[in-house]
Amino acid sequence: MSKMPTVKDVAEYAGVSVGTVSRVLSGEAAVKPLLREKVNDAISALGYRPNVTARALRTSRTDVIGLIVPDITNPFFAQLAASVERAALERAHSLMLASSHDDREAEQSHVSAFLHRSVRGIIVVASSDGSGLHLPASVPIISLDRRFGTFPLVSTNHAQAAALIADHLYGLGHRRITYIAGPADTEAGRMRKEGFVGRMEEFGKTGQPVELEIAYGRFDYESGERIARDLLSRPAQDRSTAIAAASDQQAIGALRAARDLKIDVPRKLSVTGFDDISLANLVVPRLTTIRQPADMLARRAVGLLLAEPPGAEDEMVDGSLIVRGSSGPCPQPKADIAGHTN
Amino acid sequence: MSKMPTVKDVAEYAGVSVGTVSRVLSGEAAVKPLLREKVNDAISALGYRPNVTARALRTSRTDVIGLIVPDITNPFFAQLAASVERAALERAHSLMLASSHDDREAEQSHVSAFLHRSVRGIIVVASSDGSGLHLPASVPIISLDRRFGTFPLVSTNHAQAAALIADHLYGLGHRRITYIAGPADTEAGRMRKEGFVGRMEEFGKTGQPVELEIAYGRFDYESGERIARDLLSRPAQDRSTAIAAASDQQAIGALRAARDLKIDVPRKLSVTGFDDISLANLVVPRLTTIRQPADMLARRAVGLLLAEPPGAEDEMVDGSLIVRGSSGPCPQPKADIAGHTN
DNA sequence: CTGAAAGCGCTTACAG
DNA sequence: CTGAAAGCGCTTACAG
Repeated sequence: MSKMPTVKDVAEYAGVSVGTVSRVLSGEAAVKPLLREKVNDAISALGYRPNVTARALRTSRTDVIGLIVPDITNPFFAQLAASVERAALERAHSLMLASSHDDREAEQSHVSAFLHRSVRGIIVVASSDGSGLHLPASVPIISLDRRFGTFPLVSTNHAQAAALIADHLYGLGHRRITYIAGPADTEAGRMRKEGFVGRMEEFGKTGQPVELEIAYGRFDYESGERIARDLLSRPAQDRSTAIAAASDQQAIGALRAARDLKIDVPRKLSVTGFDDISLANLVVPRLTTIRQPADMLARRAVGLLLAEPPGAEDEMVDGSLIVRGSSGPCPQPKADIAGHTN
Repeated sequence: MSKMPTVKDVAEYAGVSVGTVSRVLSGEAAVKPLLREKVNDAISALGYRPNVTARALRTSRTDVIGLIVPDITNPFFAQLAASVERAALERAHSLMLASSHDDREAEQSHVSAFLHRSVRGIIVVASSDGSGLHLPASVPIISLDRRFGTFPLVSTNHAQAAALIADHLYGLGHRRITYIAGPADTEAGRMRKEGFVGRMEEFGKTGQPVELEIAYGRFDYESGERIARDLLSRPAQDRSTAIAAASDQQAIGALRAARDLKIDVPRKLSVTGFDDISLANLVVPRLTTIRQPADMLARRAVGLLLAEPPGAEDEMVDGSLIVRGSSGPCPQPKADIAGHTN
């Protein structure tokens, strides 16, 4: 490691100029087969690997992709980060990671830090809508999952996916439903809510009306638990028979509240989530939810970033409904009376 | 961004040489106050920021810390990564992240990729013991949580912490205990087991003997669930009254198995974990576990890495016992008969 | 204490 | 198609 061979060493060994070495390295320029071979022999004989820093200084371009997430500790973002790393690796790029902690200033400063080390491009899962609005982007920037400024967004089709949940709950007979929304200042939060509410309104017109209650929270466990606890403290006849949450974490919080209040899920209450984090399949009961195809999202984001010219169009990927044990038929009024009350 | 000012611009603006600019930048060399002030004025007037790439090329040293974890999707590693990022940021360094997926080759290749981009240092949470043995380290390497090769390790005192769990369960009256161990090819797995078993053997000598059953698995949910399911399928009188797991994930898997088999935790069975991932406080019942001080571990690892000369000694941090609802007094034989059997 | 100059390892017009 | 040379933006002996 202490004395790495350089282009100069390779050139000498191969008996050519450094320019020629560089040309075979790039693969672009035309080089006579004989020389190319000599150079390649020299490269493997010497175990030469190009110095990325020198290359970066010269071209002001690196093979590093910067990723900013609100919080790597959030299981969905962790999954997204893992997928982005894999996708980057597939395309011979490395990953630089930063957390914004849902703070716009931190987010901004991470972006400029990345810009400043001339990363190849930046993928950001925005902390909130307004963030990143006026950025002089010297490298491509792609929004992932949550829109960052006006940069192209790769995300699940939140509205379509949320409508899948609406269909599912309606199909099970639920007519009184609480929707736990995500923050209204995130596009994901709004789109999921609109998709869900919109579909329910359609049902109201074409089928049986649905009584919808909407509560707003953050995407985390605590919000879900708190909101569900409020709701479930009411007598059974005064509350919804289903809770649709905007995130798995909220839904898991709701599950916990139900458990604490001894309300049987799914027999007295259905609960659904959104994301399909790995935990969703481990809670009791296992959570009905929407699977977001993290690998595909990541691959597309990296694809847009690396494309020439970089992609400028949004890309939507469909989510899919995963039915598990936390959702079931709407409880019958009779059963309600027979069942234990609280 | 397109035209960043350089040392040359600053030098011209301040009426000094680039060497002088560089000297005030470094802060090390002595520069006359007057010139220093002129340079600083020029820097702020121009909004100059040094080009990290050029600096790296010249000094073959960057302000990037490379972190390799087995799997960022594992909540404990995510927590560790978040803490390392924070600690790095505190010391004005950035984080490059790579996942080994518990594969030694991938781990190795990430290390050399990092070495190759002359990171400031590398922190690795090893995939397994043997990994990283013979590395010509041109930059400091620190093992975090799990030993990588022979590099200095910063970790929780696994043995001490595991003994805390042993004390706790013994104190609750349990005399028949199953220990779910982590992989024997990880130091963490072995140390935790030894700490636990060692303490139990002490009890055997000084107090009442403990009947100990040991099962080996990986650190994940599935291992815990599978092993617990096997154990709990036996009639109550033929099985342990407590399960101590080597990780929270295993413990949560065990909780799920108990739930499926309708075995009441903690009244019929106590379950304990290790790590205190955020989920530990959300499962039902909440998990008794060992808290690993991720922030402190991270800060120390970064500290060793950045020290001059880099730290060469292992550092141990004590874990602490967090008692929650998943552990309770050993069930009395009478209660066993009265309770529901399976 | 300061300036002029070399050099880190590449890439890329510029000639030929 | 290939070589010689300039230059990316810094830092650091080397003189003075």
